[in-house]
Amino acid sequence: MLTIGIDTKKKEPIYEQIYKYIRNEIKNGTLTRGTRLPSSRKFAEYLDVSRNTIDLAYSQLLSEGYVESKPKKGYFVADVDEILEISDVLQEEEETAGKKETLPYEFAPSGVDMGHFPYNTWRKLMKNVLMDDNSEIFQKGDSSGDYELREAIRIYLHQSRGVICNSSQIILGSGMEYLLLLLSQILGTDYTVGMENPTYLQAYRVFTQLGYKVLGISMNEMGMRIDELAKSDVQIAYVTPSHQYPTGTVMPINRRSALLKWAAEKEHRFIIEDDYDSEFRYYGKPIPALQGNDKNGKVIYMGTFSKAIAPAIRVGYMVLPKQLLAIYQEKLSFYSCTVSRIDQAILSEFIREGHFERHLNRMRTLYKGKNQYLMQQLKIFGEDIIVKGSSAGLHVLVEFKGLEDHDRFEKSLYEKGVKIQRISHYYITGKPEKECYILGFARLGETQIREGILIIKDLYDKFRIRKEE
Amino acid sequence: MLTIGIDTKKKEPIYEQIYKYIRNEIKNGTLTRGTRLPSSRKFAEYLDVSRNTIDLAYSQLLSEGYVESKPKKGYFVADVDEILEISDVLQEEEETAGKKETLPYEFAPSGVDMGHFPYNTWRKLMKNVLMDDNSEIFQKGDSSGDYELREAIRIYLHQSRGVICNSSQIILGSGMEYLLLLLSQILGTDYTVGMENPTYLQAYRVFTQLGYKVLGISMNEMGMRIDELAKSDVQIAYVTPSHQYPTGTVMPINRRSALLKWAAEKEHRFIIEDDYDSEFRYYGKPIPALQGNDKNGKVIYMGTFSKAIAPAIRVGYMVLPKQLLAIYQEKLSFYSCTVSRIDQAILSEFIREGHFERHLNRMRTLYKGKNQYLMQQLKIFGEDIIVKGSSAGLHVLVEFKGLEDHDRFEKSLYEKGVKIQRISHYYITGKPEKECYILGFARLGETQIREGILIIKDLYDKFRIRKEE
DNA sequence: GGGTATTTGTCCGTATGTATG
DNA sequence: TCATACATACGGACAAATACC
Repeated sequence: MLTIGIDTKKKEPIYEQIYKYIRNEIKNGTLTRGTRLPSSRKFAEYLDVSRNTIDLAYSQLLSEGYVESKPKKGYFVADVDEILEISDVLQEEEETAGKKETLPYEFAPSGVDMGHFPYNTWRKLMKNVLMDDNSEIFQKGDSSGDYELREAIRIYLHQSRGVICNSSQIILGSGMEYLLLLLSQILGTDYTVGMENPTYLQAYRVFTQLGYKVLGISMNEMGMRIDELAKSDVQIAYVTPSHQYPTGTVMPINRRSALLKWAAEKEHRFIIEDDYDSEFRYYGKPIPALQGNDKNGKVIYMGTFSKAIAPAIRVGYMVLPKQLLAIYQEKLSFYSCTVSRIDQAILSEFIREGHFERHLNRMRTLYKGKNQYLMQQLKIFGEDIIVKGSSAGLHVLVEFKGLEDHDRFEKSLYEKGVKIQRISHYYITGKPEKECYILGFARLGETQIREGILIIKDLYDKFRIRKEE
Repeated sequence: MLTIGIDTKKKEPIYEQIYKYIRNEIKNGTLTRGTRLPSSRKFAEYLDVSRNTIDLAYSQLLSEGYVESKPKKGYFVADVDEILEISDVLQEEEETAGKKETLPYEFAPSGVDMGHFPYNTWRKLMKNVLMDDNSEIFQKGDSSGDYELREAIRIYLHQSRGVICNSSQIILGSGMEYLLLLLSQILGTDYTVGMENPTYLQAYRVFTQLGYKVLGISMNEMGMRIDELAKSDVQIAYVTPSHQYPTGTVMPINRRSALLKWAAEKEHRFIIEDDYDSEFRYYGKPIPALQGNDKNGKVIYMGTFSKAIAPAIRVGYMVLPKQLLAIYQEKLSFYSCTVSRIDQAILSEFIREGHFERHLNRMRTLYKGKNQYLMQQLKIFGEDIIVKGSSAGLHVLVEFKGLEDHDRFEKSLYEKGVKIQRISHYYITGKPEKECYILGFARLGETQIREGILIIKDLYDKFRIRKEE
């Protein structure tokens, strides 16, 4: 008889304990293939539990393939080589997959703080979605997304971003990459795309992958240089005017006008406005989207809930000018919307019931606090650094004075557990005049920020001194 | 087993619904005296509710005298003659008028029966996913999909479809359209695609939209004609060998070998195997996927959970041959996975815990019943029709003899509330020798099937007679 | 070798505790 | 507090396999 200590007092169910015990015995080879398990009666009597408790444990083992049942004869340990192999492979691959080991101090510009995700609200809404009288949502939905959600987004974009459109112009899709794919089907790929340099590389990769010619357009403190744009043969300008990625530059009104004017000059010119983190602005008045000033149907506005809610949600949207919408409807409306309708329904309620706004405010306060704390900590550098773009977004830009060997500096930081990205990696062509470091703070707590900055300071001093020697 | 659609979403308690349903069945004589009710366990599992819920319903029936309990044996329908006289409450269920535009008798080949979706299980898994304190799933995930889900799919595909691959070859995406988009990025669009004629038009639209040259290849009773394929300059063959859409043809083994051989002959030939509804096969042994016999890395296997679980889920997968996987990893792995990670986590658990298999079995039984009922009802046509493709899938093909003006027939049907699609609409080029009608039955109840068929019969007689006059 | 008692998997109804709203 | 639903655990009934006389 197997020796097993069961604990009725524990919250873990008895059958679960039995199941796990036997499973382990099988896994580690104590119980070999073909061995007969004790009969449910004997075992039940021995353990002084009900037979059905044993039954439950046995049937779980059965359904997972650890044992086989021969009716009226007994339960026998199955050939578990396959199962074992699978879990072995699983472990191995997990090791390799988990190779993107997270360092203790990741100042990554991507990523958001999920500690404050409204799990309970989300769960409640989920439940409602599944309970409500709408099994209809389990059928196929609208090609560009559910009307309710598009309408909710329209209202939100209108009120908080000044975007002017009607809900039919909004196309939902699972992520910006997919939306760009769709857009490429609308526009065709026979264009040259102009991107701010440096820029959001993910978008750059998509464009080049899709076969676009991509040109990096220089930036100054007002954003993309329109004169350079006008001289080039670029027809599509991809910009992030609200908060340029990664520099944090905000495009002022006259530059915006110039950009819109540029687009209006020729028929096949368009502007893709990626409003990727417009939600988080801490000082000064919010800057409306470019799209709101576009009178000529030239701006394709794109946004996402990845930063504001969670990357896992994977809901993005784009607002098409009517001219392009017509093409979409004619040529592409047979594509089904890629966003799960359950998520759409939840998100729709989330916005409509005001949770989104509350959540945004909460997160804005939270991030503002982190931002301020980071700025506070950075003061230990005194005059040795220049900080840029700290009034918005989830990262700041830092230029360390008197630093030359950036590669070694970055590597040393990495070895100390600090991961920082450099702005030069975001350049399509050329290099920055001054190397800058991108300090994302969204996922970090105050302790991490403080300790991380101290490590950076420490190394910075070493590297700087070494240079001066 | 009793067929009963329960509505977790209605405010009416589940046990009340069960109670009323059985009471009605007893009253109207469907359940006769002495009939044994399903055991609480079986019934609970079938309906995906707790046994106690069934118990509540049963004990209410018991206390009102509709059934008798024989301890340790079961519940049996009582002699209810007296009761019927007393409580003859002819209560009609609330007639919530249909709000949708849909016709009463939609024999649509798309769509699935959502009445038996395991809402409770799904909700429970959702809850776990959101509770499990693994806020990790709210961060950005693997480009081709979460490992756990891909591994679960791998095991499922291996066991039930004979697909041979490892989980890294599986790419998840939100829907077949998106996956074809991705695939086009891997292969390039400089190919000619050969499709079965008639075929799945959605795929056809995607291919043409993406710029592929598409050629319709004739079919015979064994599927796509390989001789015609070989003569053409087609390089990519899109096929549905398990259950051709829409004809229902199953590709036999020698035709499969010929197809694989065709692909192996030249380097840039590939086969896209769309296994869109392989889950539902009612007679004969299941047919393994083509992919399992492919020794040369030529088959791209595609599948989806839209039919087996719900279209709203929007999770599809494709299995890439290693050669193409390398290209994907090199060129496209920067694309984020388009499937919500929450859905991925839920689905992963759903499969791993065996719910998927149970659900499939339940749905197969359900659809088989509907299929049989439809076939039964079609007997009123006697020799006037030929039915094809009724051993699998969610639709059957019907050829009405002696019918000529199909347009007017279809229109008349529509006016009577019956919507049927014709096979000629699925042709890329040319027309069928004999027009056939596609009768999808997934979403219809028995009453709808019966009444719909009667309307069709009625109109058929009219149209036929008119012709003979 | 054939009948019989025992063992065994399987199925059954029942009872109690708990989470949720 | 109460209704609802689910999780866990209990012991009896049955038929097939098995052991034993």
